[in-house]
Amino acid sequence: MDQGLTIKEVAHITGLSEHTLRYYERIGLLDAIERASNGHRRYSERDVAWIEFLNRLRLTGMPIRHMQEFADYRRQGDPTIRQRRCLLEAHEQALVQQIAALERHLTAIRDKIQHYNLIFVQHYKTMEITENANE
Amino acid sequence: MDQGLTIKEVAHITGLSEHTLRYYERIGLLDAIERASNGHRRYSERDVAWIEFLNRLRLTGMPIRHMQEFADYRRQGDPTIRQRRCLLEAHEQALVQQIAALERHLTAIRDKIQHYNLIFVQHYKTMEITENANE
DNA sequence: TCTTGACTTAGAGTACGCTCTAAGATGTAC
DNA sequence: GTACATCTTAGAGCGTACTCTAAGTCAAGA
Repeated sequence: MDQGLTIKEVAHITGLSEHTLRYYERIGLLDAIERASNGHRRYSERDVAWIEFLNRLRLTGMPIRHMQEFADYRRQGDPTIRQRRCLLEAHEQALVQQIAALERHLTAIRDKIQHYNLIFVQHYKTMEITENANE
Repeated sequence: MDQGLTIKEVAHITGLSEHTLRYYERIGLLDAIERASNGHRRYSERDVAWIEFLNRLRLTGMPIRHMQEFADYRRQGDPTIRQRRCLLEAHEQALVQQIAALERHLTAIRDKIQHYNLIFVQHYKTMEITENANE
């Protein structure tokens, strides 16, 4: 009917729930989505690409209010490309920091696992000795 | 007074708020902290090391309920080392996945920035042409 | 003695990002 | 025509992790 993707299809493609897609539209992350003659939403490929980009920003920890700011600039078109690039570069830097921090934590967690391995081996040896003593 | 670190000191060292330190104790992430004669908390070095470890788990996305499970095992002592190692190994794997996902997103975001750079250059060229035409 | 400040408690409140509900409209299958 | 699915809306509710409040205790300093 009419053309474009249904909310169900877009939910499936993007991994967001239908609830979330409506919510994102309501809070201005998405421009008003086109409607079929019965009032149902019909998403374009461009909408889907934008939703996937938004999702990327969310999954990398950008708060909704920053995404709203970004979406506002996007609505204003070409003259705001500089601002959008600037926001995105700041987010890129934050992401680089975030990954670096996670890698430090990963190293520390691996050290802890290694520590447990050592304790476990010691524990095992102690049990062997105990078993031998019991013979 | 007495010995050990005050809650203020530990908040400063760990970067958690005093509220959060009390909260973590209340929900069983921390064993009952020792008290000075006036009832004020006095944290040991061991407490601080454990708090820093908990913080690492939080900062890498572990939900509180998993941390509680981990803390419960810890309270039970040596016999649960195997379980703790197992939990930690699962978290290590999750973290590796998480970092990999973030790196994919980072690449995509950089592509988008590059895309903006191209548009910007085109925009600039167009303006030059317009200026020349105006001469 | 009075004030100040650091702490204590139980429990209420908040921010965030969804997630769900209820009531209603529309289109398809039998 | 009637059952059913799929969608619509406004607005309420929820889970997580804090974060704050109010009332009170205690000890040191002027």
